[in-house]
Amino acid sequence: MTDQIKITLPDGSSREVASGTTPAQIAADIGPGLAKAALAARIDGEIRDIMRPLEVDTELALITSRDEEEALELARHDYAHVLAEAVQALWPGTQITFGPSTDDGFYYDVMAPKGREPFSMDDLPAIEEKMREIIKADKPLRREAWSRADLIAKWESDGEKFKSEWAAELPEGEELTVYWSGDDWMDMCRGPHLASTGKLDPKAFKLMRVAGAYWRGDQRNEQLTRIYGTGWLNKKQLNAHLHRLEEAAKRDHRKLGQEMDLFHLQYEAHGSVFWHPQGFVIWRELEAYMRRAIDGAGYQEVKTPQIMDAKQWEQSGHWGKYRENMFVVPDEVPSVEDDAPLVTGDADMMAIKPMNCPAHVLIFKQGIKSYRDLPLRIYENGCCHRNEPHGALHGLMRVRQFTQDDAHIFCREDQIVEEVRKFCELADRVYNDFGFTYSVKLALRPDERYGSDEDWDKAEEELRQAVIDAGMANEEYGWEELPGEGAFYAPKLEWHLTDAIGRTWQVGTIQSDRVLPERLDASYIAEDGERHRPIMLHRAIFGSYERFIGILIEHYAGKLPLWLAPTQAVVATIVTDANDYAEKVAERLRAEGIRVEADLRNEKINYKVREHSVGKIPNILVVGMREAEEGKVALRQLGQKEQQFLTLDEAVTLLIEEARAPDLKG
RNA sequence: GCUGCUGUAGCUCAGUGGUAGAGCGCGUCAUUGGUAAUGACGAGGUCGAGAGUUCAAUUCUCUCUAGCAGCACCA
Repeated sequence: MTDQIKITLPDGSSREVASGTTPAQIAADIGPGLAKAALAARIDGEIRDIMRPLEVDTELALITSRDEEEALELARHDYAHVLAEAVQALWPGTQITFGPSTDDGFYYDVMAPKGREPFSMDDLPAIEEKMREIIKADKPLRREAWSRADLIAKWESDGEKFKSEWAAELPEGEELTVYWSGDDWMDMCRGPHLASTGKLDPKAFKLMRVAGAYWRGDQRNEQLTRIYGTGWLNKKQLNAHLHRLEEAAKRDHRKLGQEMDLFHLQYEAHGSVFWHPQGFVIWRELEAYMRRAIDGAGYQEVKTPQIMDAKQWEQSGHWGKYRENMFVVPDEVPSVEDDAPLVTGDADMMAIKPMNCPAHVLIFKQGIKSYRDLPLRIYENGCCHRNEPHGALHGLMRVRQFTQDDAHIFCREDQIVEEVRKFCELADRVYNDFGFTYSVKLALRPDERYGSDEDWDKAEEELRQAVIDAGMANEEYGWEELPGEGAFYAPKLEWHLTDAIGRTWQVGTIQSDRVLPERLDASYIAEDGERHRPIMLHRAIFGSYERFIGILIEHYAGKLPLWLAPTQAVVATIVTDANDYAEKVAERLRAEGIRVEADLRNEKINYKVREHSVGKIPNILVVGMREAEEGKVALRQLGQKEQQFLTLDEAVTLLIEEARAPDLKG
């Protein structure tokens, strides 16, 4: 044990210490300030406890609160443990399971003791108080290695069935570690942890909410109570975060949708959107934009039936794998008798389309297609209905009726990578036009699927290759592969955007599908004169108009770019004598294609300016007698206090230029 | 679908075992005012739906339904 080891520090210096020395001792050796500030150690790139002895030559970097990312991660993980300890201290018999850190804090999944209700919001203050006690007690967090058998025995004797189940599944022979908090509480954990609970700031966390969560993420398992907290290094950070959440709530598209009179939802059609005139303006602009985009990219637009015979859905495979999400319609005249059953029960069934793909294959199959026709790109603003689980519905983001900017590209095998690459570039252009940054993910084969493993291998590799070709398979584009997340018929590339409070939503997608052309027997005649199967690429960029508009509203906090703003300008009068001139100004702008309203109400100009500013009207053109006499307008743009005095012609030119869609700008 | 919470005027929200209130908005009247709220008066509610307890339920209990957060599922 007297072996000397060599420790290399980040500044390049090195020192010889006895094997078994801890990073904490080295920190103390360097200086008392560092000893106090050091939270953990980076050992050859891996974060470790500061009290864990060093055994071999290593590169060592000490982590302090200045290494914010690492420090937050450590602190949040510790908060989670303290949370679990607090809950068990307050309610003995509570079973503990897992408690990781999250993007802004931590959570822990627990099972309330038998005979007790699941924990609720009302329990949070008491838990927070207990957590503060544990933090203030400054209990040392001590790492200890256990044998698997001992640990299972320990969990079983403690009645921790979730923990023992998990321990039993960890690989045989792997060293299992536990962390003691003082001498009276422990949890199985890989670590690392801070040296003691006192390293946490008792004022830098807050328990936020409770929710149900399934054991091991599987809805067939028991449901646990998940207690969420947000955790930071100090109170200032916590307050800043809470403030951010308040700000984010103001951007919520459901709230803004109501305030701006864009749309509404009501229970008679729950999960389907009632678009109001103002909101539908945005939709129409998006539709026009997308038509320009696909016209330029060699697509052809179609429109297909809303309802098709169940036999068609059986053949496509949807009936087998997707039926629980479909709205089914009996193909029968309903009974008009008051007391007779509405339908007979042996009616033939039809279904409202949950997807557009089969219909597009049916269009492809009309006539004989040659290899010269490929790639054939068929686009539809396709209105789909899916009977989603009720708990999944969320404003515009997740609805039961939605319209996809859906297209299917029928192509040859050797055209796939190129088509997917072109799509990546088209999608990139579109998201950039809207000011979004996105992340690209590859969702790989799910457990339940159609098609052979060889086809899945090929399909996954093609998508991967296309993204590499497009130069997007890297961190800048949030590139990531997601095992098991693909559709039942194909792997998916997914484009994710982020909403106001940091949740991400999939919008765009492209999927290379060999299954559906096979099932629906689509073919083309190749150069060899034989029939061949085309590959089918399913793709969307907005994903759905509904979701895309929801994200747009949140992204811009309602202050949409001028070309999307439902009302682009209001002409507001100061005195009624200026009404005629105001009408003339509005008339002129309207004739130039600007969406403008005249506000001639008998209200003070202060009142009108306030109301239209609150209503996020991008341009207010104030006109009084002075403007009327000089043929001018006083233009006040949203977010600016200054006004510009312009001639009507100047104002028209300015607004037309600013209202141009990004793809139409020079 | 699961767990927890919530549902009172168009909106935001108070409140009560004896059938309700504020602010904003809306309407009428007065006011013609230079860039974020002019004043007065007035109209609006089966207190989410159904059942139960009670002399009496918007209030307590249960069921349903919708919304919110999360889980699970997904564009």
